[in-house]
Amino acid sequence: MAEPRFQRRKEDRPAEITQAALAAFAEKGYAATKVDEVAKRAGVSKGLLYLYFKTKEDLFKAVIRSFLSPRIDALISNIEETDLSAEEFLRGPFLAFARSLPKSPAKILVRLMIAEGPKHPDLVEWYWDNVVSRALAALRTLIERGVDNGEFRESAVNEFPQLLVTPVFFSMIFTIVFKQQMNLDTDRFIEAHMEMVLDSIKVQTS
Amino acid sequence: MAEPRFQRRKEDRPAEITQAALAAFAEKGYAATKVDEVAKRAGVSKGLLYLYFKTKEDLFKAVIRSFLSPRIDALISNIEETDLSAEEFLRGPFLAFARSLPKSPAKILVRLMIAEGPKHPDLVEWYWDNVVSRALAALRTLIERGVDNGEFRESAVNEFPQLLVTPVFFSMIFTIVFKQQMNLDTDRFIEAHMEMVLDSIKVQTS
DNA sequence: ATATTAACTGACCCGTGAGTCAGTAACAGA
DNA sequence: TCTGTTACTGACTCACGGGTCAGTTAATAT
Repeated sequence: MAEPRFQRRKEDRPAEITQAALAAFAEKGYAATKVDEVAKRAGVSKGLLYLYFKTKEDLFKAVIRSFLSPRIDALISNIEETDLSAEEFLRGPFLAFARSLPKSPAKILVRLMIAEGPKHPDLVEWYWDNVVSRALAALRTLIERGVDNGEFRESAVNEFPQLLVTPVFFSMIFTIVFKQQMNLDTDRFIEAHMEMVLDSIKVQTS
Repeated sequence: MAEPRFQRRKEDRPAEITQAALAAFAEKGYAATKVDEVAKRAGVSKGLLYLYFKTKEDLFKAVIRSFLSPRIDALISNIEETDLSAEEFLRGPFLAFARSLPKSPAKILVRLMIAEGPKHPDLVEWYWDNVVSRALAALRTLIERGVDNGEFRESAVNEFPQLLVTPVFFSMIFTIVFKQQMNLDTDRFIEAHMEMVLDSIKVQTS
């Protein structure tokens, strides 16, 4: 009858559980997701889950960290190592990344951070240090490179690189909340915004 | 003696409870707020609260509706009745309104809608019909008036009036989540964005 | 084969908080 | 002052879900 009831796979469990949790949180939000449900999705008992994660909150933090770290690293090293001009980078890889976000699971994390952040100050701090401030710094570097090259003029975007990403957040939020109602073409929306920004910061060469 | 233990004030109770609930939700979010706590803040027993609101969810919906309706009406009639030019209106009343939002309790509602919206589809629908789509329509009218006046050229903003408000949402969200870390000057941020938009849609008159 | 280890299970415990309801007291009318 | 109505109270119930732990089974060592 063999067919062992379970296998021992110490190495893979955390990642499997973390992934199952992301899917569950995405559907129901944090508070409404039962630990039992996460365990079931991961094909594991509740008891085992508690062997790898001390509490439900602990699991929540692990989910966010495991998902974000690799992606943000990729974007930043992309900016640092590119040999494209600033404008080419913005129109190319950056725009592609920006347009992909509202369609990716990343938007789930944004929702979770907004909804649950205030209850987890240490997670917010980590998120700020490891994601937001690094991303902002990289963007600022990119803009400054453009200014040094003579592509861009000095502008508010130097001080507020956030101006580059506002429509991305807007799209993510409205896609989450108004899935049913809204039919915003996020690709063209984000493109139009980029056009506007470049229009306003490019040095005229007519 | 005398000093009656309570007064009967059927008329005022709903509004008082609704207000107490908004304050409580603002601090802890919906799920973490106990009905008992809301009742206490309103100076009322839990039983009475359940006389006016059938369930906690019912209370939640009432909170959102009661807060938003008056404000959105004010903004829209403002746009419809102004005799300022489009640019003057954008630089004046609209900018003032936009800058005030990240500092007002309105941002709490944004957080609540993002966090709880997916669980309350009928509320989202109401919100879309009574707030979002009306506001977008009003903005579109304003921009079109500018085009008809010869102030603005046709542009992506005609199709996407959302481009006018992206930094407002961005500011609200980042203020909520990164209260501690971030020190973004939201006023100047929103102003800079407005400058950029006007720059890009104004007909040159040099 | 047998013993040992530790990954894993799932029934159970127990605090919590939404919702109820039998009773109480404020106010109105006579 | 008495009586009826109903706004209001707060102790109670009960479902729910986070967290535990005694026992089980797969894998490994001897």
